[in-house]
Amino acid sequence: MSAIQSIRGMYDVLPADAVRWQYFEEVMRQVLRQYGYSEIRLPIVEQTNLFKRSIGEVTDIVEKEMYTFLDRNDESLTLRPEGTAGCVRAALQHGLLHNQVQRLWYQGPMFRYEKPQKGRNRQFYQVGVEAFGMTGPDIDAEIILLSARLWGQLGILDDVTLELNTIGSAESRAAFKQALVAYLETVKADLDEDSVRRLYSNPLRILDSKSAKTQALLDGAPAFDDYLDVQSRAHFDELQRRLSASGVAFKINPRLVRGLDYYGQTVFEWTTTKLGAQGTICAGGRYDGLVTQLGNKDVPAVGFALGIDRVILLLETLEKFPAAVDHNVDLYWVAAGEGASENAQQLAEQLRTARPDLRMVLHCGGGSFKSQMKKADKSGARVALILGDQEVAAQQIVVKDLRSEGDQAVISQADLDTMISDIFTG
RNA sequence: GUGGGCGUAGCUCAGUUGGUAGAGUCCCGGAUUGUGAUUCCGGUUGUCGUGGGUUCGAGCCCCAUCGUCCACCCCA
Repeated sequence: MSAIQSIRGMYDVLPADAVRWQYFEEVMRQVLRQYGYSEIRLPIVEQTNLFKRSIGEVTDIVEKEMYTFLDRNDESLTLRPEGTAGCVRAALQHGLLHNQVQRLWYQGPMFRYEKPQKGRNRQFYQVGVEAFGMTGPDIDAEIILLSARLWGQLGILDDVTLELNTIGSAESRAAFKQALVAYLETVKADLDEDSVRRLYSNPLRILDSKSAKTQALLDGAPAFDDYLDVQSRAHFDELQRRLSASGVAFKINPRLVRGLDYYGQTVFEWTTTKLGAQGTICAGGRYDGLVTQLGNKDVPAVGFALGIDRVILLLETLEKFPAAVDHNVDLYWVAAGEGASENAQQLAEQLRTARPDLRMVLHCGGGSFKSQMKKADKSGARVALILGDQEVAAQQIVVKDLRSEGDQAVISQADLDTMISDIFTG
């Protein structure tokens, strides 16, 4: 047998990619900051019952995708398959929802036992954004505007589409579900296999079936519009007005539903056609019933989850990473000869104190000037600072601009700070 | 869980009807004995995913298995 490998569907983010993740995270934090959202950090493991009660017993996630195990105390624990449940649990546990409003976000790995494919892994990463205690379409609009701003900042707004729908109150949804099932039963013979299976387990899901035949059958199905309660309709209309007023384009998709049981009223998805089968990069909606369900407290809530892996994939596909993201060294110290390395290390420490903003690498491990220069070039550094026997003896440094042709100057070591400041202004 | 494609050097890949493995890149050294891209020269790199089978002989054929990619499904 060969060396140990990572678990199927769980991948390493190598240094070349990690800088890209950092870039995304910086942009994301900046946008969340602009809207006054606070970070909350949550455990990765929770009691299994938390997910069963929130996501829904008959969903695929709970039925066959959770990493569930008994700990040494024989308690059933689960690696979180999504973040909302844990966030609500924490907010309730610490009284964050007692007579107050909360705007929260979190980030981290989620786990689902699925068969890996493009944009789908067993350990994947989400940013969750949740707003508690606000019932109106204003806050629905806010979180959608927040997400739209994030796409704008990342330069991908033109490559994503906002799909919007309302799935109404629990009562209207139940009435519609009944009518839908009644209709589909009349055409059951022509439904695809998956849709037949879902007919009684999760009939709303049939609405976004990918089978063309099923979609054709759905044209004759009852429309949810006819079952939608007045209040939800008004809420949805107001949300649309606000989005339009803010210049956010959207597409009403009456067949858009959510896979998790706790959603109601507003639902939305940001999709792209550039990622293959997993085209949803961000999705969410209103879930007013969940807090009641988990904590007997009537607190309205709305939120979304964003697939970081998928957004990174999209940014890569569209080549939207700024070039500067790919190099992380400004200065490279080259030192060969007696005492040069030690001299360089001392100078580097002084310069780090004087210029904390600069990223510099001191060559370690020896080697010829030639090989050290090669590494300086490969590092992406703009400037090489070169020390040899002569420079050490004369208390000088060779400053070489690696990004322009043959420009190099010999300066006194005492003038290093000024010289560097001239090159790296600000 | 179902279906299809692919597993050969660190990476990207060739490898003919079966005859014991190659290129590019990367890395190291030299041309240039104190200077990076480029150019030229030289060098290192492999349980051909794994285990069986067929054969005088398997990278190539057969079976199994694992991994990976894509799609279904599911979802972010």
